[in-house]
Amino acid sequence: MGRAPCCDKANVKRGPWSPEEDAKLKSYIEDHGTGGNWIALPQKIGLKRCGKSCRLRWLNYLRPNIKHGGFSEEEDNIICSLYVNIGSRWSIIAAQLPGRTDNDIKNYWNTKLKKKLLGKQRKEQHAHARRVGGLKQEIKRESEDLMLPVGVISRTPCWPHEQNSWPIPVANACLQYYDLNNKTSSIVHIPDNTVTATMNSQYSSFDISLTQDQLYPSTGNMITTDTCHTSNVFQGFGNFSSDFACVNSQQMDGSELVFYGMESMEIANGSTNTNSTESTSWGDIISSMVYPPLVSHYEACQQRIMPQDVTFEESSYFAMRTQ
DNA sequence: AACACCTCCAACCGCCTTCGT
DNA sequence: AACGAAGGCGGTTGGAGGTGT
Repeated sequence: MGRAPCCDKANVKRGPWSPEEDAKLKSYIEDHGTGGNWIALPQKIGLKRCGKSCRLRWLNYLRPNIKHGGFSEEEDNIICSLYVNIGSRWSIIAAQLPGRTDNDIKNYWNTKLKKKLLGKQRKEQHAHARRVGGLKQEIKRESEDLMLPVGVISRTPCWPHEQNSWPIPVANACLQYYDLNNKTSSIVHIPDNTVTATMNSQYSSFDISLTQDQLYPSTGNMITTDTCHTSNVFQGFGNFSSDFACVNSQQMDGSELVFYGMESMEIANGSTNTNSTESTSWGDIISSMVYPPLVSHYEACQQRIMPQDVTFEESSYFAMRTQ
């Protein structure tokens, strides 16, 4: 049994709002405010509507300074970046875009932006596949002898992929801490190749192990021991090579810790600054974030965590949100 | 012209959280 | 502390309008 309905459904009007209803609601709220009680509001105005319906109509359509449609490129980027980082928390995303409602952004994402992004992503993936070719096989062969760095504290014994895993140094790694209450974030850059991703060929997954120093820097950063993840191991999906990887981790206090990084090409060709690490500015990193790596072994992922009806294309977004 | 299919978005639903008593 | 009411939120739906055949 669910909870009782908030109003008598037999006696309330449903469906699209008429201009008369809009005018009544708008004029009343502009004159008297909501009175802090949406449920009682329709009775006061003489509307045969559910209080929740009035609230929604006001918030999404009638209140002043609402913008509809015509999302700019900048707004697209903000939405994409936030979606990659915090998922479908539309109210938080909407709070970053003045005049936009969570409903509008949600609809825009579901109908247009997601498709636009997937189109771009496929293009990038195609170009990348041509560029890199068989490099990944070479990386795997040459890196099998590498040791995990000293200071790795623990591993999360989640997935049985020890049989098919190998460690890869990570470049351009950084941790971003989101304080969702204060809407602030801070970034800590981690020196190249001091962190290693343990790749799993079978499931296209990876673990990132971090030392205490990396996770809790003594630089006056916002990350503190009581807000951080209990484990020092982050886990994610995707082909790391040359793409950008990102792993979210929900914290105990509701804030989030996000790891970003690229696979370093150092082990493949012996130099320290090559094609995979050429983008080093945070602006580049942020723009990379909106093109998350595709999950190449979809079936394996689906078996473990995917909803049964998710499509191959959607799986990349799902993977980004999995922690 | 008629029909099928697709896209978009306003509105609804129900769960979870917050607030007041 | 416990409870119920209301608010807030994200997922989903239904229908209007557009497009293709």
